[in-house]
Amino acid sequence: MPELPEVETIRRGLQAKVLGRTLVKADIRLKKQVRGLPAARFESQIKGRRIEALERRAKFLLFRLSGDKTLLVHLGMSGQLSYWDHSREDSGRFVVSPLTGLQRTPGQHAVDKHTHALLHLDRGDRVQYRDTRQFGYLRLLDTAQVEALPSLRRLGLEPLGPGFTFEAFERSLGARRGMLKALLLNQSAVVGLGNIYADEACFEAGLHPRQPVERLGPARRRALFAAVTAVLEQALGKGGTTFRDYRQPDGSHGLNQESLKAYGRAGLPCPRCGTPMRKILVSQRGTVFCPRCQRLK
DNA sequence: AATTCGCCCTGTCGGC
DNA sequence: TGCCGACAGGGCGAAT
Repeated sequence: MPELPEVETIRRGLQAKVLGRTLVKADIRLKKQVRGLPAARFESQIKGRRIEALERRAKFLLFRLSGDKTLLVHLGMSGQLSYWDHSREDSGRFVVSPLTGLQRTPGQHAVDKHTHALLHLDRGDRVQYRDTRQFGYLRLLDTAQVEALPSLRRLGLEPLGPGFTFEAFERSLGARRGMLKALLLNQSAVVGLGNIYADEACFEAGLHPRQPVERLGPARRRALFAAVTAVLEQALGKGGTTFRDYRQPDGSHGLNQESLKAYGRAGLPCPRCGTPMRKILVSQRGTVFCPRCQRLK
């Protein structure tokens, strides 16, 4: 579900609430959502630790805990992290608005059958993990082990970090071959894009999602570099894109769906030239593009 | 080494 | 109405 702008929005929202707080108890309601060690050991090992920092790498969230432990959270396709305040009232259930199609909780949500983990904090508040499709996970590691994790080690450049220059991007692309959108999705050259922002970046750069990367010249590589940055920054500025499940930690949704130019717009006129946008399959993912503005080079 | 393809899940929607 | 397949913000492991 969440791509970089959504994960970063969640990080910022949660950070303000949980920094310096103590995890008094963990309650894993669906054991399989904890990886790496048995859920019972996760619960006992996390207990009593203080949250010292909340960081993000690609689409991973890293809670830095006292005693040199790190809680790694990946939200998968439908994961949500929310902050539950003991003094606020729960809004009822998740409601789908017939008008916008958005799933809404006009406030913090009560524990329901998809709420798979509760991280209880001091003062009776808690961080709640909810995940309908169960593709996400939580993992507790020694901080020293984190860097050695294969899933983190093979990640490419952080597109919103200071190291993301055109020169670095060029080096990271190297002699890569294959379809452009597949490259953007696989996190090996640059991280943080998923199905929405890969389509948006291709559109912004005027490149066909099936464009062979090895046949892109310097000018088009530069356009791609600029597009990746622009698309992610805009989305972050709008608090992310809400289509279905994505929520900020306080339950509110993002605003970027209003600004999408490609994703979700199959059959609608291209914002640039008016040609109907087409939908195809690339890397098994639905892909929308403008057949006129985004031709194979 | 690098790329593609099932598969892990639940929920929703459209076609018959 | 119900049943069935397709599809949905991701990424891992096996096959090629």
